[in-house]
Amino acid sequence: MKAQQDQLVIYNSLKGEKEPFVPLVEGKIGMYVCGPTLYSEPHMGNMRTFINFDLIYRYLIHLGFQVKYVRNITDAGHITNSAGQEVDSIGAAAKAEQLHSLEIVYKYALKFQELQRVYNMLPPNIEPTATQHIQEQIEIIEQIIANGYAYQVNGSVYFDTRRYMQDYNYGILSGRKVDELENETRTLNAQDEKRFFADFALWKKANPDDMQVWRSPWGNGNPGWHIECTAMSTKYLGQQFDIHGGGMDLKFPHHEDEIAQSCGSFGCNPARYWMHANMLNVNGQKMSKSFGNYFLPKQILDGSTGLFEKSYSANVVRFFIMQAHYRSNLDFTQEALNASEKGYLRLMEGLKTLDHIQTTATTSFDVAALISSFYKAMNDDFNAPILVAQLFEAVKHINLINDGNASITIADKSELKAAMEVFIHDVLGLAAESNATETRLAPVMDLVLDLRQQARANKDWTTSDQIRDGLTKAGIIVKDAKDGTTWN
RNA sequence: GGUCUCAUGGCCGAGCGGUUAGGCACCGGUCUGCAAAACCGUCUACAGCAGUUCGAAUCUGCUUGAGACCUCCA
Repeated sequence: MKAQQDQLVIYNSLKGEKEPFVPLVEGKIGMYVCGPTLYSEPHMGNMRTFINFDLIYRYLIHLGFQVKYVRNITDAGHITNSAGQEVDSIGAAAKAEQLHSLEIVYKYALKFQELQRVYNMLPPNIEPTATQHIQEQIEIIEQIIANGYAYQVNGSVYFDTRRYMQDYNYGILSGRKVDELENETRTLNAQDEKRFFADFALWKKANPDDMQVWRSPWGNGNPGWHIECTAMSTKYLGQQFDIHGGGMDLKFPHHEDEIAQSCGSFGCNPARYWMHANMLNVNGQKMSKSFGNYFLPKQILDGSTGLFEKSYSANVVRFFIMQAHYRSNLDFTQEALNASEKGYLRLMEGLKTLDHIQTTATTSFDVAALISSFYKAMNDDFNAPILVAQLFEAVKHINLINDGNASITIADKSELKAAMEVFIHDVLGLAAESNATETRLAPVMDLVLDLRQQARANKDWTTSDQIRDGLTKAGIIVKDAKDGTTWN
């Protein structure tokens, strides 16, 4: 697998181009991905990012890397709203639901865990929370102050962007120029404590009505939004690690500020490769809480989104996501979902058919080249859509063999089967769907279809069609094939 | 307003200078008692205008349109 490792190319947002992936320590990877803020249930757009990084994680593991995957849970922190005020979104949700902040976080953490299970996502190795790392955050803030890149005002601490810019490039990730930003930024709030508009809070003095407050050298307060990621990534992956990921919308200011904090405290950019997953769109616009055009991952499973006529399984949704590259926008539409549902079923059927096909002395197509195309696709910045296309290429060959129009040797068959299973199940994370009802129904259906087969043998079409129509009404579709009858 | 990204066949979506992406739909066929399903085949697009090149969806410029970020968001 070493050879395949060496060919991996990743698009690095930091440079705006693809580059060969070389880990800091051979064979090992440290990866940090910004997780959800648990003040509400993650919506489908949030899930797309996590599913994409799950794909990346899975492929890195498959390549044989020893990956340490850290994804945080934000359960504290003050962010800046449009009015320039620091706001505690979790606290606000707690008040609205008349619960304690920790109840809110726990409630949604459980839901998030359930979603990860349903969408077949591998759990990260560590899932740290901000509230459990207050001390680490304080220590980094102290370091930044000691290095001269932060100042305290009235119980709060702010990052000194102007001072930082004398030594480092603020905007290295997002490409923003601070002097340009200044012109377009709304006028500073009169009572703002910041010295400069681009400064951001590292620590924020407590408000009288805050539910959660922590002690610090600067008095009681809350950590700023960005500092938790710096603290936790440093603690578990070190001052510099391989991959830092997150949604495109976190690029600025969140990730830019993380870089500033790391440089300001340790003197280096925390990650060598920055990866950003693109947004999920609904009707051409980013799915977003503030736009209100979002639906929940569970709604698509039970058909209650209000946008689509029917429900879709988690595997179908996952497959749908895999058919678009992680750096592209993806439009959620009914037609596209239906297409994915059929495609997913076709792929899974193909894999099943592979088990039954007859082998011969020769193979009529290049199996090794096909398998190598799977790797080639994923090695090119995790191009899952190409991988899927190549898997369909394999399905086509399988069906041709099944119809007697192509051939495969026993050795090639077992190689192809192994490769397809690895890429479909382990890399793409698609599971074969089976449900308990089907298992219970199977003996009954065998009996019914047996009776129908007898009627058909006797050319008793009335009875055989009566059975078929009756089953159709019950939602069971009978499929007659030359080698027997199946149903679903 | 600033910065950036993108515009691909009916729909979703790859593509990074020369070859069929792929899936779905449509249409044709095979199979079938009929039907459905399944399978096979077909459909050959690249916003517009100009340029670079032997050759451009792919590079450059302009035009038009869309989106993201600049404020919380994955």
